[in-house]
This record gives sequence, C-alpha cells and structure tokens, in this order.
Amino acid sequence: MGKQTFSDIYHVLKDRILTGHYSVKMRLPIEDELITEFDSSRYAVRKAIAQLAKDGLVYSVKGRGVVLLEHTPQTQQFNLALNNLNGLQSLNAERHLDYQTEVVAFQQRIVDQPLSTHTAFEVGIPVYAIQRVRIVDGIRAVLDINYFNAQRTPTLTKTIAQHSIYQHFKKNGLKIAVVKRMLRVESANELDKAQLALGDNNCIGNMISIAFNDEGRQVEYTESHFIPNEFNFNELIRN
Amino acid sequence: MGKQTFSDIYHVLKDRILTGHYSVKMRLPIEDELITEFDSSRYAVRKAIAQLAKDGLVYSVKGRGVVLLEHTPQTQQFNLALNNLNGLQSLNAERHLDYQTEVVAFQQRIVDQPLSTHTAFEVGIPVYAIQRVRIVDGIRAVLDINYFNAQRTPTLTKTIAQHSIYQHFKKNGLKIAVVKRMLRVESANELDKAQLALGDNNCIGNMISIAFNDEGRQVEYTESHFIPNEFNFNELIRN
DNA sequence: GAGTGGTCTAGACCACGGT
DNA sequence: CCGTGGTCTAGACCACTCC
Repeated sequence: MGKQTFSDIYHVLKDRILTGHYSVKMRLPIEDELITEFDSSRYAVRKAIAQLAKDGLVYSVKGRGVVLLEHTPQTQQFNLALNNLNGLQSLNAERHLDYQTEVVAFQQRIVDQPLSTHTAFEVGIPVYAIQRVRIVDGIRAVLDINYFNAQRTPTLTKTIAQHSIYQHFKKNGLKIAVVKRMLRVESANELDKAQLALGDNNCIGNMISIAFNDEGRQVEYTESHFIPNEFNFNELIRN
Repeated sequence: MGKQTFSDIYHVLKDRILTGHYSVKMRLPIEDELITEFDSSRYAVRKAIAQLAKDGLVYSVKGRGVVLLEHTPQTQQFNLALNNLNGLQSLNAERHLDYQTEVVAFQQRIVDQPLSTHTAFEVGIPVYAIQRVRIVDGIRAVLDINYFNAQRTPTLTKTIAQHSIYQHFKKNGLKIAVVKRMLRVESANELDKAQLALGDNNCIGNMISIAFNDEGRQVEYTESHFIPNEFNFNELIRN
C-alpha cells in the first residue's frame, strides 16, 4: 500500500463506513491492524480516526475500540455541518435556483460608544456599515447587517457589496481565520418586518458573527436576520 | 517545573492569556520555548495549544507562530460554549433563581412509520414519549418533547421525568457519548402556543437532538421548543 | 490477565512566512 | 535563507474494558 498520509487513511475509512463495510461488527479494526494495513504510523491512524470522530461517524472508547455510530438517512442529515466561513450564502447552497442581493444601505462611519458595545469594535475606528437583503428564489429570506473594520479590510464599494464581499476579501489577501458565532431567536423589529418576507411570523433567527483575521484582529461584526422555517444549523457534541 | 501533562500546560497558558500576560506581542512563545519551560515533549505542548485553539483563544499560522485572538468582554461572551450534553437545563444555568419541570405527557408506545421517519428510530421498537415544560423563574420557557429507546435506557417513570432524566441515566450506567443537534426557527404550533409563555411572539426556537450511547446506538430523539429572546447558542468555526 | 485506546517522549523531515 | 508550525515515525507506559 505504500505510505499514506492521515488524509488518505481518513478518506478510505470514511468511504468504507459510509458503504457499510464495517456495519456487521459496528467497530473499526483496532489501531495496530490499521497501522499494518496502511503501512503507516500510529500518529497517522489516530489522526484519521480523530477526523472521523469530528464528523460524527465514530466514537472511541478506551479499552474497547472505535465504535461506529448508527447512521440513518435522517441522522446523516445532521452530518452536513454548516461549518463554513462564508456567511449564510452557502446554506442549502445546492438547492437554489436563484439568488440575488439587494444593498439596502452602504456607508462609512466612525464607531461611537453605543456601536462599540454592540459590535466589540473600539470607539473611534472607521467601519463600513452595510445592510443587504438576500433574495432566495424570489423570497426576501435574509437581512445581513455588516460592520467591517475599514483599516483591516480591503476597500469596499457598493458594487462589491452587491456581489460577494468574502470573495473580494480573498482576492485581496485578507484571510478570515476564525469566526465566533451566536445564534438567537428574537422578536422581529421594524426593519426586519419592512425588509423580510416574514408572512404571518413576527420573529427572526439572528446569527451574530464576529470574524478575526490571521493576525488575531477582529475585522467583522455581522448580524444575519433570517426568516423562520427555512434554515438549519447543525452541531456535534462529544463527550 | 518537573513533568506536566498537556492539561497542566493548557491551564497555565490559558490563565496567562486571560490575564494579559502575552498581550503585548499578541503571540504565544514558540513551541521550543514552551517545551523548555514546561520540560515536556512537543506532543504535550501542541496538544495544549490545540485545546486553546478549540476555545477560540489562539490561532496557529504555519511559519509564523501562534497568534492570540483579540478578546473583549463582548467577544468573550462567545466563548462560553454551551457544549453540554444535558439538554437545555444548563443554559444560562447560573442566573436562575427558580427552576421547575411540569410533565405534560408520559407514555410508552411502539414506533410506527410516521414516528420513525420523524425520530430516526426503527419501526416496532418501544419508546418512552414524554412532554415536559421547563418553567424558569415562573416563565414557561421550554417545551421538551423526548423519545427514548426503552430497550436501551433504564426504566423511566413520571417521577423521574419530573426531575433529571440525565442524572437518572448516569446513575444507571447509561453513557451518552455523542449528541447531534440541529437548530431551527419555526412557526409555533398549537401545542407550543398552549404550553409556552410566548407573549406576542408566534415563533419558537427548535433544538433537535439525537443522542447516541457509547456503543454507537441511538437512544434519544428530542425536540426542545424554546421561547424567543431568552436563549443563546455559541459556535466556533476555524479555518 | 490480555486487549485496546490515551498519553507521552525523542527524534526527523516538510511547508510556509518573512528577511 | 532561517524560523516556525505541520506531519510523521518508532517506541514506551498507563488506564480502562472485558473475560
């Protein structure tokens, strides 16, 4: 088999698990067997297993072995982790026929005290303040309220805001390293009611994101207000 | 300093970061320095750093070093990860003066086809079907709808449901290994409206959980319907 | 007591960042 | 080019599970 990186091992094992290769015993082979099979070190095997555990496919028990988790079509749905950095745009990405962005507001401003406590940006720094509505298949589904640190982000224009800001960042060498997110359910405010296709609903989901560049500096504070019944968020919790 | 486990190193570094010890350079010392300081191996040091990264405190850049993420009181709030296995009970746990559970429904039933597609349990197995309202400081805040695989869970009674089911599981040797969760915002149904203190709101948050024991078997399907404006969920996404 | 994963050490080489 | 984190190897001992 020759030398394999942990990534190769991971993909082979993942494929086998998903095709039912191990479903009789509901166990992975023990580490030593995998080491022999892939002619690799224990480090690589263990790293591959750790990756499978992060996917919610297996669970390791000391002294017993690596157990496969049951996966039905329903539970597998939970594995489509929405762990991407690109905001709501990519949620349910495959399904959309149509996708439009309407820029509701675009301005530069200086952070004052109220905005500072709200966004965690320091008082006095210049930010882009942008509001955009995401129209999915003709439905006004998401209201994005962005604040970008103007000193740490490439120059933004309304035209760029109409397309993909993240793509623009990437092209101009800004790397988003980490995003901290908070999810809430909130009563809709006047702006939400005016801009979103809420129908009879009077609440929104609010996904608050704080993004950091690869120097550890906060570059973004964003609230994404989205309509009910259309969006899912997945999470995996391990003991 | 003697020998340190990765956990000791982790806690020392975490403490230093939070008290501003490294805030001038916004960098951690390089791995070799930490190895020397803690008189440990690279493995332990790297594992400690990996843990800090999981907490959203640092970010490693190949060729550059380990960068500290900015943390303000606001962004630190995002670090209180609600990654616990005990359901909604522990959300905002410290703040509560008062906490009560009202068992709305408690029955045993056999999974039929509709329930199977809903809960991912196989048709024909016996389950406990339980509905409970969580009353926090006098407010009917959460409606829990549980289905437990009766073959894989210790015997349940209404009295136990009135207290902590998870504590009962723990006492009886049932280990919850992994929980897959899905979060949604939904229009409230009649049951929600009847049982929860929704006020003027007509939507709920729905936290769907599928729990697995340490043999990889699904033991639980739960929907927790919660009122708007009261609950937060945190998430960390790394590149 | 045998089997298995968890932790740890001591080394090596590679890939990327900055000079 | 040097410094740094990422990957990997080969081994050791410990903690837990199960017979």
